[in-house]
Amino acid sequence: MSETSSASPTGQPHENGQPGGGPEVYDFGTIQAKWLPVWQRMDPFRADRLAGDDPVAEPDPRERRYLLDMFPYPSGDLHMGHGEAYAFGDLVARYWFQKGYNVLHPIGWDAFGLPAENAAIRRNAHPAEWTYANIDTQAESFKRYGVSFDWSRRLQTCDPAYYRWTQWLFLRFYERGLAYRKASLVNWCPKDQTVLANEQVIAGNCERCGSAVTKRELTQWYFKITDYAQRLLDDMTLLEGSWPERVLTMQRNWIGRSEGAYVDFRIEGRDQPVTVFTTRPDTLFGATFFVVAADAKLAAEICTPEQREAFDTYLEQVKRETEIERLAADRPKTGVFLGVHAINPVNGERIPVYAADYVLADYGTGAIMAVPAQDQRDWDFAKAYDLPIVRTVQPPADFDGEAYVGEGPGINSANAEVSLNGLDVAEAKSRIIAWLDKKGLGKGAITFRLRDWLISRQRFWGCPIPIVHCAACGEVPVADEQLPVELPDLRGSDLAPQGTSPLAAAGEWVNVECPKCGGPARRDSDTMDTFVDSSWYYLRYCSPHYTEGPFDPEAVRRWMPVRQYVGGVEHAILHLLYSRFFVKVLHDMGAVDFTEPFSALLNQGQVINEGAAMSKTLGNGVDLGEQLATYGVDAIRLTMVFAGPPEDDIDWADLSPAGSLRFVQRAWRLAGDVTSEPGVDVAAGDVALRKVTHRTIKTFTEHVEAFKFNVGIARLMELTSAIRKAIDSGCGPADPAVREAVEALAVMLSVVTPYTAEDMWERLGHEPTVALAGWPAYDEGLAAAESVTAVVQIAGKLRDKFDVSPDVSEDELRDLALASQKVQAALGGREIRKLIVRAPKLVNIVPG
RNA sequence: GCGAGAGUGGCGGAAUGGCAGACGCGCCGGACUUAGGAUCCGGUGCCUUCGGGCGUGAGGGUUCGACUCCCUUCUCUCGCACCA
Repeated sequence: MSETSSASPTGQPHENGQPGGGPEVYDFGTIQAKWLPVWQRMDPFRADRLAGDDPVAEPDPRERRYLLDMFPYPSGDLHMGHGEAYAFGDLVARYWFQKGYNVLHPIGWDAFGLPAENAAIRRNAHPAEWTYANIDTQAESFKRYGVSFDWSRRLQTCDPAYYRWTQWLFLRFYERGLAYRKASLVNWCPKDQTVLANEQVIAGNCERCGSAVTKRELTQWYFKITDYAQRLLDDMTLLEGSWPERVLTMQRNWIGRSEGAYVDFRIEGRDQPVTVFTTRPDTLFGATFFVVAADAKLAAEICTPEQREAFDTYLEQVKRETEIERLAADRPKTGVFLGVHAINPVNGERIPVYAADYVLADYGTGAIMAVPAQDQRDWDFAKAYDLPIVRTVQPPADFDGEAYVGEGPGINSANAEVSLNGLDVAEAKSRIIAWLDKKGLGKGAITFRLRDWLISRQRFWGCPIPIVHCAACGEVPVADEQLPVELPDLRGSDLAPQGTSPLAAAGEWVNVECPKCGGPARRDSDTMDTFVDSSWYYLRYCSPHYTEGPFDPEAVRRWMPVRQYVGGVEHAILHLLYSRFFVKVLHDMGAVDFTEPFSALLNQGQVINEGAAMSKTLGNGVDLGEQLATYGVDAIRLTMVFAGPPEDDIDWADLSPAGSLRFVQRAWRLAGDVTSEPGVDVAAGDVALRKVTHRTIKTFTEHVEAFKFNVGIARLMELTSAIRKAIDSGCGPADPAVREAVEALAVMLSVVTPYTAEDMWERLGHEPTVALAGWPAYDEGLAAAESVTAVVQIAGKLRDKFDVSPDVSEDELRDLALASQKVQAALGGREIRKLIVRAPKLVNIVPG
């Protein structure tokens, strides 16, 4: 990046500039080059800065606050999205520093992952080379961007010193039965040649490369997140109000709790009954056929020889379909009769059993009772295969749809022992569940959409799974003292996708003695999903150099939970759900004493350009480095933060970094105009300006607290204009109120535009760093308005306004309003029917 | 289809139920200038017969008073999507 003044629209000398703080040329390149090394020397953003060598024995006395930015993936240099996210996070962190909190604001890298492996194959190199080179680039960019990180806590998930503990945590999960292997149909990305978690399949495509995902039967490692489904759901009440509602909604939908019942159906010719799950047990009398997922084992098992050929043909057809085709809306229902019948347990009816692809093998039990009258999918299937339809819920008279899913009294629903007729849906449900339970035919049940988390990946650049497979002993965990199981030195073509992990081909690495029996054994050759690495990094930050465990329990107790988490909404279910799961497991292990990792979450919007996400194909990318070179760090940070509410997307084409640069220049020049000395008695200053200053401190603080940064900055702009006026045509540059105002402005600006603020601070005669100068206090008396504008409406329309004291009485205000010439004119002698007085702001007169 | 959110000037956006459009961009005018893509000052919702009238996607409602609350409707964005 070339930060030369020739490339930048920097200001020229301000002719009327007053002496006081050096030349009147604002050049961001010079200012950045001046302060960056000073800050690096000072290292002002260390957590526990005021603590002794042992922060537990001699603690930093200040209240602790943990601000966490989602750590970056080192895919190249920082981009515009990083610029925005870290500007918001840094604003909050710097505000906390100024307020005097002991702030933990760490940084690290989510450094395992596929892109490094692909780059290594292309360059015939080791993934670590590409990864660490990018990390160094990003670290330098972060420093130049002026982010208030505690660099002493930097971590990389690909460091053996980190992933040692990822493996250690895996073993603890394993001991608790929360990490297990099973064979099942899994999502397979044919391009990346690896399996994917359900969470990584987006609308049937690979989250990373976009390829259509297919299915494969494989034995893979899972984390038993389903054990925690209910708690993950319940604990969201703790996050209500401090997490974005849409993230909570997405997680609720993802967990997908369903209340209903399991019901057993006898299948003719089969000993064991088949259980189905239904949310509508009240409609059981309307079950007129039975459907098994075509790709479930049960379908093949119960199919009669007569139907075998038709079934095999159908199954082949289903398997050929991609996820995309499966998911297409309004696709006609297909299926095949399996030649057998099931018995409806409530009425003894023989109902035909079909295999179909609209029933999913991995949801519920992979089989359903079909109630066409009350379910549109079953209705469609019944119509296509000419199956009977029996209504068991009475639709309203005006109902003219097909399947009726609404409320209504039960009909056609009775046997010798139980009747649901006339009951509403809720009553009917509990009545039939009680009956099923009594007869041993079923029971009330809750199911979840959430599946166990598949963590195996057939990739090299990830955390090895610390398990050895022995023919005699089976799965044998690697002993804790043997950790980390380090990656071997594979590079280039060794890493090319072959459908199995590249590690499987590394003979020396993979062939080991069984830790238990000493016989020949093989290491597990898969690596863990990188989301495992990122599920606990925020804990590691609390004690990044700890060697006795993944984290020092005392450090975690002191810092956690994260007071404010900042990051993109793209992690709404993946990372955030997994991290919540991890903390609950750690809580159950007694390792932490809280149950939620992130008390508050801010999802910043995306930076887009010309109405679309930046992409190479659209050619609309905006390069952060170029923007910084043209406008400077402060102008770009200000532009990001001033653009609008943080959670909204911002379109770079709509914004004006040049305008932001103008503003920081205006503010900066004020510091050069101040002629009074530091420490001057501000109480003697111009009261009018002091009022503006104190009101601005008050409102800016409130806006920062409320994350309304754009509005807060508007107030700083107003303050800047007021100071300019005071200097040029008011109390003049020597008035103490001017110093008070500019000093407050510099400190407030330091949370957004740190370089400009630092330089202003020096020009005002202070030592660095402004970042720790302390948040300005405001005087309530000065901040309070001494007069407010009262408005007079007639029938809701504005007719007059005048200034009144904030504590004017209702009677006084009414009299003032009625005395107004304009009001009397507008009233035109009409009688007053009603008079509303809301002192001190408003009088509304309703004429007769 | 289900769920969540949003519709305000030319643009980004402000407004505890009480002055709609703060602040900024852009634009117009002025000052200073050899010059202005610098800086400073002023103006800028629409219409107007200069009295005022009309304005927050559309239509209703509650209220003395609605951008704000309620109902209906349209549009857009996001998420989920054959979940039984």
